[in-house]
Amino acid sequence: MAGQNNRNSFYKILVVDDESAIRRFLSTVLSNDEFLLHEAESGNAGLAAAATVRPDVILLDLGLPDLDGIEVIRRIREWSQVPIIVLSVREREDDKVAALDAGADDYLTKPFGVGELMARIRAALRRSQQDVPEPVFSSGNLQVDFPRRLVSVDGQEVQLTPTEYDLLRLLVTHVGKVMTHSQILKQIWGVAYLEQPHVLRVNISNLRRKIETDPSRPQHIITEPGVGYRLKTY
Amino acid sequence: MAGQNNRNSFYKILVVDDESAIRRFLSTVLSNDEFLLHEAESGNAGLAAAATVRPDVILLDLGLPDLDGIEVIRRIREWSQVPIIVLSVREREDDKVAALDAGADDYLTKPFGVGELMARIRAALRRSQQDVPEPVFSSGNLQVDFPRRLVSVDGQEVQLTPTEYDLLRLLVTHVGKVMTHSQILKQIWGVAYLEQPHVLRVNISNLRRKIETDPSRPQHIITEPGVGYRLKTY
DNA sequence: GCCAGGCTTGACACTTTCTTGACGTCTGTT
DNA sequence: AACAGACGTCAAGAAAGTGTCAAGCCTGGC
Repeated sequence: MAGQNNRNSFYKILVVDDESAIRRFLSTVLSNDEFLLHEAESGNAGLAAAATVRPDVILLDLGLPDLDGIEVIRRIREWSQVPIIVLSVREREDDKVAALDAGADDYLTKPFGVGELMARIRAALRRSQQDVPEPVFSSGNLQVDFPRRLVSVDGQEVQLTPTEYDLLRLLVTHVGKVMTHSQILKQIWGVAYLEQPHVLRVNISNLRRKIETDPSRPQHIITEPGVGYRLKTY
Repeated sequence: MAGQNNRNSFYKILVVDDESAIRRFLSTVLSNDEFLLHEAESGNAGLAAAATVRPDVILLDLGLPDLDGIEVIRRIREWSQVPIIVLSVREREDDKVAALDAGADDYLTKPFGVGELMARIRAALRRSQQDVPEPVFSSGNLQVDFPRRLVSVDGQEVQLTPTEYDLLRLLVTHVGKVMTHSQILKQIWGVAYLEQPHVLRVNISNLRRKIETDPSRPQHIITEPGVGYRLKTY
């Protein structure tokens, strides 16, 4: 449960600290198959990286050479709600209050335990991952709701088999582009089926029967003769 | 900006601590025109208060007479995302990690500065200005009361085993979405059971017998063949 | 140590999905 | 107009997935 990554990808962590020793230390303890580290060694570099990298968490040192850390927090908060965890040697209460009120999410005083840092990172990620908008594909009368794995035509829910859904998802994720027969066969049935283009035709047919208003005149899944199929947008 | 209350009303803070001295201290420092304090002096009283009071923040001591604080966090997290700030004398890193991973948002070691506590409360409130979900789920003739762990069908209380309740809760918390077999197995039985999809089927069957009017025609727990299960809304 | 409830496991019947082959249709070319 | 090649449809058997029952095991409470 703890620290589990449901996203099929790395969480990006941005470390903003001018001491390379700290950056190297964090790099060793945090670089694993869950986190991907980016580094910045000044406030301005950090601000730039926050915008370009779009990290999931920012670890920020307050004592930076160019900008004050508090200022960095404020500037980021002008446009982003990304969790900011302050790592600082300053242990005065005023510093903590100032950083937290400027928009920081958490404040750790150096030296800190690695386990605690990682637990606080996980806590911050858990909170911020709660409300991610759901990507729903829509084209004409066809709707594909990926998180719900729901396909509907004219608002009516349609029941797809696993293979049909995979096939539709493949076309949707490459909407507009032609997917060749071999690309589709490889992705869905595996290389062993490259010589069996028949299964593809059968499944396209079944899929069309379910999502096309008139399967003999496909609106969505267009045949590109001799090449493959293409999902048309509306 | 800092500490400003945009809601035309008090923020409700629930203090769960068995030492009346601490409660009185927090009451003095936090009771002002911004916060309204509620108090509970045991874990069970805290759980009950969390459900009835619906606080905006919970300040939780780990050393409670009846339940372990970690368990209190877990039980609250079963149905609520309310920010939980742990106040504890335990300063071992393991305690912090356990509390944070159980679902706590922050962890302060006693003694702490009042200013820091208030800043961390403000930070937690700032983040959680989202609407709190109802602690009771209702769909058709099915009702799940999370704080009380009570399930009823047609107003009639239904007795579920712990596993069945966990399973139902998982589906309810992801209502509408398809939970794949592996997601469910991982969450409830652990990764070791990924190759044992049979236990899942048996439990789904048992659960259906208890909550479905006609278990052979499920209204709530829908099978998505080859993929998983999904709780339908009405 | 016994009992009750809950969990796991296996057997088996049932349902859905996948694969395969036969055949029909379309399109562009000669 | 006939043909070739590619594409689409249908249906039946095979395979995979799913639901149910019940026996045995484990565990915690008494």
